[in-house]
Amino acid sequence: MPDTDFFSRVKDVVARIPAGKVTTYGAIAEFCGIRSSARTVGWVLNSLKGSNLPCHRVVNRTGALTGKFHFDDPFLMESLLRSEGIEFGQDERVILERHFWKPE
DNA sequence: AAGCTGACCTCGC
DNA sequence: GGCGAGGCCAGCT
Repeated sequence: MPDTDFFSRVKDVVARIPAGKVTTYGAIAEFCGIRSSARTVGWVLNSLKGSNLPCHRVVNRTGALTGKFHFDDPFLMESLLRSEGIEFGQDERVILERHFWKPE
């Protein structure tokens, strides 16, 4: 069964995220042409659960790991990000100014 | 078919 | 930066 165009684009973007960098749902949504519906990106990631894509490198606009509870273990996401050299603030938020990556 | 839900974003206070 | 309200697309009941 073929993937939808939207599904394919999001998948491609997530696969492109380099280690030590993070992107936001909004950036992905904008790159896919659906800036108004970043929620759909979250839905795609839910489908991506089980794939080999680094969905842990996707955070929300404030840098909070909103999707960590959707992983097998809530600590896994933060652990992986820290392992890749990503720094966190005091409120468990990623420092987007240093690690933000936008698809080209 | 209609309505609710969701790993969100933007706007205003 | 935080809180509340509105809006978006797709999937599920």
